[in-house]
Amino acid sequence: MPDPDTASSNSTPAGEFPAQRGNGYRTTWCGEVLADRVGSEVRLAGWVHRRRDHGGLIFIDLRDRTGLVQLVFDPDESPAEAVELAHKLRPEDVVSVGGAVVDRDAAVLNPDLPTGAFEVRVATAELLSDAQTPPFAIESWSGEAGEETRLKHRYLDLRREGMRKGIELRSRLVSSMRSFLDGEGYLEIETPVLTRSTPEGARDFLVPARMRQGSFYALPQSPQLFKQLLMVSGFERYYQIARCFRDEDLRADRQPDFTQLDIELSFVEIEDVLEVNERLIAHVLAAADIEVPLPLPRITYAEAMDRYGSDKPDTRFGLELVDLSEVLAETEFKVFSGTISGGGAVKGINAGKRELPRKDLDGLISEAQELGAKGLVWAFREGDGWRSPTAKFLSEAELTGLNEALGAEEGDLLLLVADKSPVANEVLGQLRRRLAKRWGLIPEGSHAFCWVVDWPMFAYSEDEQRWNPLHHPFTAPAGELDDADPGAALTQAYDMVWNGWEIGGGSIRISDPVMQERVLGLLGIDATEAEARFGFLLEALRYGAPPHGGIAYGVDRIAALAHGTESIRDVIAFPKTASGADPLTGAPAPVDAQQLRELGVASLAPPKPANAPE
RNA sequence: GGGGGCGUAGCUCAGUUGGUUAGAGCGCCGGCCUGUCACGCCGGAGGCCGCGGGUUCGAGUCCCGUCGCUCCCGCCA
Repeated sequence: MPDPDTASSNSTPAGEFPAQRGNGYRTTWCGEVLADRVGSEVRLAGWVHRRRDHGGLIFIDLRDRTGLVQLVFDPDESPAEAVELAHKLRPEDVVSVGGAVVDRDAAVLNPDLPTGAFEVRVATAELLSDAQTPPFAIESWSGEAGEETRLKHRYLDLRREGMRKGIELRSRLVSSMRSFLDGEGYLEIETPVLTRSTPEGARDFLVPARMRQGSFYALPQSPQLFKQLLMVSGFERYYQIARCFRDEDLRADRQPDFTQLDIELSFVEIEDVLEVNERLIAHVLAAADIEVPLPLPRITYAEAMDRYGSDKPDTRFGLELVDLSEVLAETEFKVFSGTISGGGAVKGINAGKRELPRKDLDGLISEAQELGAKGLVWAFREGDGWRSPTAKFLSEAELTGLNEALGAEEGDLLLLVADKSPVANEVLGQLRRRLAKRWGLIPEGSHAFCWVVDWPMFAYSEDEQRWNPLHHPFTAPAGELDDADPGAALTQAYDMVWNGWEIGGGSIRISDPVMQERVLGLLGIDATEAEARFGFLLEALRYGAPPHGGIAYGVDRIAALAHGTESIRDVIAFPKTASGADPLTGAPAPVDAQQLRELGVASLAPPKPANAPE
């Protein structure tokens, strides 16, 4: 048996709702109108979902959070006022009705509704709130309203079953996060929302400080430094469902404010952190009826890039990348041999048995080029060789070797990219994901989890001509750190990946102040700057810091994946559009000049209204 | 910042090589209808074709600009 708090499934049985004290509005939830109520008098309250007016007999589906139930207004039994009201009721009107629960005749059962074998014969009805016609149908069976319309009237959008289920699921997930961590002795501790800019790498949202003009608070990109300080404080095990902020461009899986499950623990090695987090995610996803087989597979960063062309590999399907450089090292074909001798690689994927017209193959080439490749070689295995424009440049032995390396069988489509390794990986990795989706290679309802481990400590930025941390600069190195060769350094960092989404990431932190300063130095942050920006952390580390580490999960992403949607906006009650606006409230919006003066930012030119004449 | 897609009735969309009065489904309004459950039938209203400019005898359609939505890259755990 699952834990009590995870036992509820996606179709929340109405019986699990706490009984509301019977009052003048309601004695019973709509979803509770089941066999055990037959013969009893109930009072229900909710929204008119649909009305079927037969002139005499009127049926109304009444909706509350627990579901739908059919009301019957029968001129032969119901009082005339009630029938008259029923004639006038329209979708989304709010009503309270009283009546008797009865079995439906066998001929008119509705198998699509949990309450479909029963109905309420209405004796009294009261209109509590008259609804305007909604701008879009709450139940949309033909097409869905555009996202901006939905967001502008989000309170209506949230009445829709899919949205309600998503929000309910999210609540259950968060609840089971808390119950698991509470049970493991973690303390939920809040950290400031008005704080100082922390060096996560993203742009900060800033808040002008009225009492110290010219200075600014920053909204946290994560509670990273605070949770490390809490470890220094000796709380040992901390978590927080934390709202975080990043002023960067949005995506389907990114919002400017988002929710993180933030965890940190002390006196732990990397294995301790991975172990507890595996149990955590399995416990949490049980609330969504998703089974997580443990232990989670682990894949190194290098292997993920090599085999999947991604640091967040989707392991639900094959199409793995194969390094063909060895087979082709001696080839006469300059495009391949030149790339290999220049330090690059030729990589390929076996896309499986597939007939594609020339037009589609050309399309794949353009796609690869848009992704940054110089070109794409396509081929179909035919006999011992290839049917491909490139076949004539390759020897029989090379073709045989390629077919073997790619495991190609008769008719299989092979796609090859020759480029610098990172480019070849990136392009094929992207292609791999797109093709899997396009061709339906991902089994419906399948889930794949893994850890990505052994992350490099730094990535060299050609643009900035310097080393940047791949995680954040408080990530502990694995083993010795060679200052002369930062590129070789690995870290004790880990990402949890679910179906190709990064849902969590963390690390063992640097708890030694000397090591912390060294790492900052490698990042080009000298002692003075380090002291200025996060001297408080360095100082704290000098007062006896326990070895510690932790993780942060994207709660929105977990909820979206568990709900089976591709956009986190579907599991956020009031999200923002791709341009960071909220069509409901109109945020962001101009403020009074007076407010700006008080904050000491009055010199900011008032924004020109949209569509203002030049 | 860059690229792709989109913007026509309240909603979802169609609208031919530029050509008369811009259509459909749903919704809405009115009428009829006593076992429906996406009830059914009859009738009706409803349009700044995102906005601005241009080409043309004529623009929903072509061109330029602009705004917004969306997906992706850059950026970002």
